[in-house]
Amino acid sequence: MADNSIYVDVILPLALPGTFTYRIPNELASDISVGVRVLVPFGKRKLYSALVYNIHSNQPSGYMVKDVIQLIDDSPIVLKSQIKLWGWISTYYMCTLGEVMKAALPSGLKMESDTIVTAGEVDGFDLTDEEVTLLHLLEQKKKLTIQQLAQKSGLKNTMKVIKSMLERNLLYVNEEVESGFKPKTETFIRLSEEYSNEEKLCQLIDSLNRAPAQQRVILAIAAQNTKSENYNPVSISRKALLNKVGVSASVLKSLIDKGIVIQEYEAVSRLDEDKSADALKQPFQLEDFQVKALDEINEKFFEKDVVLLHGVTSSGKTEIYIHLINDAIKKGKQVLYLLPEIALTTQIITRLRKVFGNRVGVYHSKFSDNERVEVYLNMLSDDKSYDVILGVRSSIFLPFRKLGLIIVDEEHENTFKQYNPAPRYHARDLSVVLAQMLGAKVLLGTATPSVESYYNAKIGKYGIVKITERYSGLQLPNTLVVDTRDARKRKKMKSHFSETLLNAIEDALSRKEQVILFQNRRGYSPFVECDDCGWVPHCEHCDVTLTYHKYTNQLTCHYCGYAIEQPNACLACGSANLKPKGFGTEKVEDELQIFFPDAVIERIDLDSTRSRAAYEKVITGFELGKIDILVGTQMVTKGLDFDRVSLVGILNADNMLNFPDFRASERSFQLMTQVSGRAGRKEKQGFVIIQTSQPDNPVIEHVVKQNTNSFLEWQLTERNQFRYPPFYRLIRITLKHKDRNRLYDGANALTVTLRHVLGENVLGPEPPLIPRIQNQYILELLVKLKRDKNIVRIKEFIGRSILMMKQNKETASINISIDVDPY
DNA sequence: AGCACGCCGACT
DNA sequence: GTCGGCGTGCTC
Repeated sequence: MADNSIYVDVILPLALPGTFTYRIPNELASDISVGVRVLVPFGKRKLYSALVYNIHSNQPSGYMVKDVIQLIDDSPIVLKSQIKLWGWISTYYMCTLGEVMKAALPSGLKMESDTIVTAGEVDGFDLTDEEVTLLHLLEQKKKLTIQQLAQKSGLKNTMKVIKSMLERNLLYVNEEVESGFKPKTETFIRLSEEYSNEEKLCQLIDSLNRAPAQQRVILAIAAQNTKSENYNPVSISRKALLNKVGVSASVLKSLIDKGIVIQEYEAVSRLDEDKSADALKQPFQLEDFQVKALDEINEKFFEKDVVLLHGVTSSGKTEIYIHLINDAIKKGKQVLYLLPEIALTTQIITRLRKVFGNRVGVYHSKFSDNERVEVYLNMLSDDKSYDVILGVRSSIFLPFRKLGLIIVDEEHENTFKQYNPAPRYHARDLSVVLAQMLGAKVLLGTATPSVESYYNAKIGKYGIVKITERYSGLQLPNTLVVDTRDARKRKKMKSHFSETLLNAIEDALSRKEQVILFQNRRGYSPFVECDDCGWVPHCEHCDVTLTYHKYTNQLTCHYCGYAIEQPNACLACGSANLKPKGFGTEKVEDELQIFFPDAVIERIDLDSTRSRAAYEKVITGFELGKIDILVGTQMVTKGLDFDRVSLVGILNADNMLNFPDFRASERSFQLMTQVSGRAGRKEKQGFVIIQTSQPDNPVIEHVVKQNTNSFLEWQLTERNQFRYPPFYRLIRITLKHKDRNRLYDGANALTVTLRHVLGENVLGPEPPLIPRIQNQYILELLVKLKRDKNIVRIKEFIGRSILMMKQNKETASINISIDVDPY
């Protein structure tokens, strides 16, 4: 049978392998193109907006092909280059295209079947009973989701009925929901055309003699009009108008009712644009050493696509970026500026906006989804697009049309790596891939290069530019290590503070200087213990001790959120000697207040700054000098520049040094170096105190010496010796199941299968540090592969092996996730 | 991933 | 007798 139909392979936003094929009804065929969304039925009763991946005329066999219901877009919302990147991600990171789609599109562009249905024109149709039922339901309630309709009607085949009704336009899928995106509107007021000449206007004003409030409103609108040359009725924002005239809304209402003024709605941008900053201003003047670095970068870009900029803290890397961005824009190119975290954006947005005005688009997850959709759609349009996108890792998925440069700031940060859910991608690594696809350059900036990037520069894959000088001759801080074990022996420790540290804080405070204290653990204490029987409360659902939070007087699990009230007595023996052990930021803050009762102490961690506002309040307070001591977790290390900090204390370097992970040394070094960089100010050297029980640890020694290169070289030899990246590639396979035995059997079976081909390259299975989370037992397998091995074929093999597990009844229910290049 | 289908235990 | 538990299989 001849078949002239057009078919499309589409990506569904689901974790399902491959694409799905649908037929395009003839009347839609002319408008279809790759990258547009289509509304498709999926399964018995679900509708999805799927993305067209491929168009062809090969009728699939083996199953009944369904029809595309409608096209959602006139033109592609995903560019070919993006789809290519998606494909790369799905093979490299071993995930489905649907998972990539989920990560890549703001959810406003992904419609699911909470889709709202409304009734259309029903006259002149013969309706079946089922159809009448649905329409009746829609009469009672104008809008219903497909799910609600299915429930309320009780029909088995709601989806089918809806589908056939959609085809005859008896029903509509709501426009709003189709895109999920509602443009924000603002109400504008203008004079009716009737009063477009002076004479009529005067008459009107006279006629309102007895309504002075209305008169004033008219005058205010008219005043607006005279400003414009031709007499086009100029609109004024309703809010602004009411404010200006100072009358109530009812006054305006009566004018609207009389038809004198007209109220209109206009879509406005949610993105706060600094309208005054439209013009491109000149970037700041660079200091000599910065100019030199800038020239070097440009030089290196001639031969290399990626350049690593290794500049010590406070060497003014941002200013160099701004110059590079400026150059790229002048060449008509776009720039993507990637940052590890939203927290960092505030300071940098301000800085960029000063130079580039509203040519800067900002994209991060703390934006509402509508705002993200707006940025995304703006980028697709020719006139509203941006020259610079400032964003976190997911901005790598935006539709760039003329990308020239990607800047990855704080390149070493692990927040560039997505952990959960899939795709577990690394935005820094993807930058390099994307740039290669689009012919753009990449600049990786950091004060503490990752071992990987350092290695890539060393073998000549990347260019490297170094800055050793600090801004305005700033000196690097002086670092002192305090041996806590020794100090404790000599009774020189007060609680968790060494005398040395307490004295230094005292000194700094007396000079009105600020202090940052770093403790890499939140809460009050990581566990409580009964002094009499040794009982320690654990989480019900996870194999972890509960962390004591004094502020809430609760014991909390940091993995699943489980919390109980702090018991008054030991739940095992009834003793009242239940004592908090170890210490977190909360306890530091608490005890510090006892030592320094007059100091203003604030804490920055996940608990104290859940909201962005709270975070910013503390940061601003610290900037303004209202806070003397800032206690915090990692959050304090992140790229904030404060002017009055003279002392930085690292309270306990041990727990990060001892973390069982091959990156522990690297991470500790970066953390300590970055936090140390916060110390010091103009013409005064800063001071760093590190408390540790292992002062001889090589990481500590390198931090003290402030020799990043020797640290990295040492790390390279270690990594080589113990077969870790960058010499080996890692693939971590995590298996989870609530039945411990089933999990162990499954994991062993998988290991056997993998060893068959990969032999000793497969490590494990081993339970991770926390072997049970939320009632799920966990086992991990690690595949270590020498860099030159054919990784593509090995990944295919691993993929097949896992698929086999899914097909086997015994192991099918085991949850398996794969992390390529785990962090 | 959902979600329906289907087969077993505790209730009106 | 039914409601609802979650194991199993499928989705173009």
